[in-house]
Amino acid sequence: MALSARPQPRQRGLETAEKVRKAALRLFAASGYAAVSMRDIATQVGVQPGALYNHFPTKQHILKDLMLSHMADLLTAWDTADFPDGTDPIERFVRFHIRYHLERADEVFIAYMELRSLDAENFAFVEAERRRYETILTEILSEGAASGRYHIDNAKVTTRAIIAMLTGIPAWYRPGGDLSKEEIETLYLNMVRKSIAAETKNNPGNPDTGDRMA
Amino acid sequence: MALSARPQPRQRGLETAEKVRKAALRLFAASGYAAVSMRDIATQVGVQPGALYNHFPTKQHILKDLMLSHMADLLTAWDTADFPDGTDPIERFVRFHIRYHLERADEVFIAYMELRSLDAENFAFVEAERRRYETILTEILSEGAASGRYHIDNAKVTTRAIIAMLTGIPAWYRPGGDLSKEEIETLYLNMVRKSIAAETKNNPGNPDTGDRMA
DNA sequence: ACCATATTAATGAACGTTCATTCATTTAGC
DNA sequence: GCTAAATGAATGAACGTTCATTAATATGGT
Repeated sequence: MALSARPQPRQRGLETAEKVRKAALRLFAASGYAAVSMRDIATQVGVQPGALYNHFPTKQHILKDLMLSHMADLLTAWDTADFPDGTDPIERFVRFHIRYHLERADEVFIAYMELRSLDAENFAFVEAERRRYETILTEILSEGAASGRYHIDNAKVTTRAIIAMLTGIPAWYRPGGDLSKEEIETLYLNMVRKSIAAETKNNPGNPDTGDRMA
Repeated sequence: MALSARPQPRQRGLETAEKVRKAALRLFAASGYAAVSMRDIATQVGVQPGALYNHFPTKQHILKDLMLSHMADLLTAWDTADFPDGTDPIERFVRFHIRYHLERADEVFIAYMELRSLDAENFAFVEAERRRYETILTEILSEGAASGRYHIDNAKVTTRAIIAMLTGIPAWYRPGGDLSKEEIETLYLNMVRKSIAAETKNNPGNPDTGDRMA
């Protein structure tokens, strides 16, 4: 069988496939996967509904494309993030996480909210990627605890607590609001640092307070 | 206009309206409002779709009912929560929040995820209720900071950070998992206490670390 | 440089299905 | 027999997807 030359994409302006991704991203983030129709997406792209199927075989494939590329981007961005020498690992992680999640708010929102709209195979894959990301922080915490710089009762739980705290920021942050991104980073970094601090005058040794609710 | 006697509901077993609420709650939490059909709800209730309209005028009204009663329940539960004398306010809030959110995971999940599925009026109402709830914690933090027991840079941001941290628990907690609810409460209470502690040996005075990302 | 051809993408109409909702009628308790 | 609730069938609209056709582009031969 002879090899046939691959024809180039037409590439006038933004490719339609990319427009579809952008439109779907915005619409899914605003209204949710199930509430967005292929007609809605087509309208945003400026094309008839049938044309979408030249680029994605189903609506589900659009969602899968957005979520898988988001997870890959997140992990790649961490691997290639550049910080000044001497920046400690916690600061790196906190600043990176906040910046990435504020810059890619729609992607992050969809990756969290639409997990249940993914079919089983892709769901499992995205969850595994998320665990890889969480493990980055867990290892930072574990190493800091082993060296005595931090006091951490449970590195996995602390990981989830910190990530949940940071991931909540895009839900209320608005550009032009009271706080700049830099101020937010500083506030959260301080809270995170304190929450894992080796010792606290108010809380020497983290006494187990037990369960005293009536 | 004469007052007519209110006929009693038939009350054989669970009322249908209550069954509808329970079924919708479970289905909305599992699949999302937009992905659940009135037929799905009717099937769960064990009734024909048309029968639902004897109890709720539209699908949107079912969601509104669930969300408004959840917010009312949350605030009432806080007002009537009973703790031993001497339990400090932070401990009260952290334990209350965790317990309520683990016991009513579906309601909490829907109240967060389906805000965007509410029409404008009900959206505004739920948001206002949410702010009322957040204010409870903000005032605890502000008073503690004013008295010197806590060091807090920004009470509103700290409120959101703590609530996001705690609200993340139901996303991973599973009964019978590694940690009991009591252990989880203790872990999170310790982290919260440290994060608002007046002083930390590692972090004297919360130095502003500035912005040093490349 | 040019035409013929192969290839890609868009159209516009249609497919069958499912949606929320309505309603005349039947059923069952007071 | 009155009243509230359930049925079962129907409504029109919207859904994801398909497809024959048309338009537009790049490639290969000359």
